[in-house]
Amino acid sequence: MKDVALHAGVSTATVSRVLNGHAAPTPETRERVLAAIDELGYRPNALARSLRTTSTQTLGLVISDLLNPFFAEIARAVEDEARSHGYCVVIGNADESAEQEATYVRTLLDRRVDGLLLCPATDDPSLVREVSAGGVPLVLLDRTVRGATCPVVRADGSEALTALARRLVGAGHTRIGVIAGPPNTSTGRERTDVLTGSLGGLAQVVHGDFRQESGSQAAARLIDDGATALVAMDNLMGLGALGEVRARGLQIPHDIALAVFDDQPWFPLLDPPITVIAQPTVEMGRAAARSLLALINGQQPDDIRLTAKLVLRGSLGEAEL
Amino acid sequence: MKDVALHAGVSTATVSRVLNGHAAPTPETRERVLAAIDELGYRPNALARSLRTTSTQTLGLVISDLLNPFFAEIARAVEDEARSHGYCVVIGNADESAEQEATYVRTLLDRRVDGLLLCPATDDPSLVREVSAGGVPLVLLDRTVRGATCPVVRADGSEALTALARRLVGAGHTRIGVIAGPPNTSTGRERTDVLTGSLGGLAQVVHGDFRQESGSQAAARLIDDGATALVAMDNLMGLGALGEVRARGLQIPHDIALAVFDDQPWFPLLDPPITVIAQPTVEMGRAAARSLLALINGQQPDDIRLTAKLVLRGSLGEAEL
DNA sequence: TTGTAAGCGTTATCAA
DNA sequence: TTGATAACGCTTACAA
Repeated sequence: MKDVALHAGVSTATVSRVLNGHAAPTPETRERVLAAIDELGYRPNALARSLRTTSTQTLGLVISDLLNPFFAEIARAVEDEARSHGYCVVIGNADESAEQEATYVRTLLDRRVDGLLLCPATDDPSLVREVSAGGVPLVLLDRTVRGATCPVVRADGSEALTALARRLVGAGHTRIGVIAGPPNTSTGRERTDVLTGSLGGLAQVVHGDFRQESGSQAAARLIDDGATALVAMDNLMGLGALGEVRARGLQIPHDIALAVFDDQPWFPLLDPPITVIAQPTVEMGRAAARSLLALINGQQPDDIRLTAKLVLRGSLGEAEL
Repeated sequence: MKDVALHAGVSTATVSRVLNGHAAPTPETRERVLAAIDELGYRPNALARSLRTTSTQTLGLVISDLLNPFFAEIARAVEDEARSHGYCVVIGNADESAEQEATYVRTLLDRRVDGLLLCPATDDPSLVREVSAGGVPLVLLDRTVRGATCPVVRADGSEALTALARRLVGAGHTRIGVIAGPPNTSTGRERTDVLTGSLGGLAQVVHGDFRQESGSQAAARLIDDGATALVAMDNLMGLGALGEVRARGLQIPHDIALAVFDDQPWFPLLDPPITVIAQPTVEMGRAAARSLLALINGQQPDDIRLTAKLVLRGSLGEAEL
């Protein structure tokens, strides 16, 4: 910057003003400064600027699992929305580990992100409290924590789940295996509660950890126990369940029915195509980013609940007629 | 930091020394400082530290498309490797757009990442030159650019592709549709060249853009032109091709054979399972991160070529026997 | 072992 | 309109 100033025959203050689009500088000096910048290939140091202004124009996003396409899509939506407001997003991948999540959150805070978007690994509120205590704007995404006091953006799958339950019961299933998420996550608990609630005594629940392998194992146990229908509470566990079903040579829907929470582009391509509960991922990501930006700007955004939709395809058998 | 110093009855220099694990401070003063830090909930400002030390302990990663599971997996591997060396990764998603790619690269450089990992959207070397001119350590990942002078980490699919070609020819296919990547990407060109080369005059090539939609369109054209086998040069285009095949009610492999570059967890679950050329994504990501770290440490890492492997499944028909 | 003080590259206040 | 200059929060000679 000093070099630029020297080159243009002005002070660094003037260079700064040109850079920040202040009204002050003469068109003529602005021209000279711009020329010098160009000639020297000067690029401002964002670190120094942020140190001075206490604003990084950066949002932190800590997601549960980058390899889960659901979160990848969310991440992309957040990024799009943020960019359209001049913000950049730093993504941290917690890998469904509370410990790694905490590490990332602290790293991001240390780098002074202007706000934080968090998909909490567990419903333990301590990390959220820590962030709030630091006064950093925070929005929870997809999952919430116990007694959360910050805005939450998530999907509501209750209607879709009860509709799904109706279908399954209507189709005559009496042993319905539920591959649930971890009970210490809000989505894991809520989805399962709603489904088992509307299923009455017909549900059998096995908890997984939102990953493929746990889906296979849960499916194996449930099939062994005589389940004639499987509902996986997230797409990765659904993938695992599907693998187990295939490995046993069972036919969907003849031998066993299957439905999965979260849609994926390849679900319609299976034979039969898989019935899913689709979440509005893109809208969730965008809404969360907007809420966070509002919070940063001193507003108090409300919680947002978008509705997930039941998409009936062939994997339920006659129920989908 | 001043507060901590005051609280502990020392100077900020001492606080800094404790923070950075210097040998100097007495166990006793160290204790006092640590206590003060704890009590005040102090966290050092990474921005200020970086400004002073000119090191951010951060790697930039600009990938072509976050929604492509291939890149998501790479991103995760990079992150894992980086973290194990005390580095943090900032991910930028170029969305297969050269413009957005450039924007991200510059943003990351402005934030003074210690090094940059780039999966270039095109083989235009200008952006790479710009980075190199800035003296920032740079490693290219998955794809290269024309006349690249920096280390490149990628997969070599030649053997797998020629083996695939042999299978297809051996199975009697005479019109083989190749759904190629963009000709202005190194992977797009090279893979296609190898395959068409070993296919002789039997290949028909349609270029896509590494996305699902383009895969469907390319497949449609190739099928209309009488192709009896389809090879998609990336998993997203493969997904699109599969959709088109299904939409037309064609049976794999009876009516048409299919092979895809990049494996995905759900490919084995299709009926028939899809034959793929699998890239060692995790190793690519880790190797790239290691190369970059080496470069940052003043070494001169070599280019790395890992080999992609042909995984025969049912989608080729009798060829896989 | 500890403290003082300069400096990292910016921006913002205040005079000129 | 422009230029000195202090300050942002940290690290690091250099002195003590």
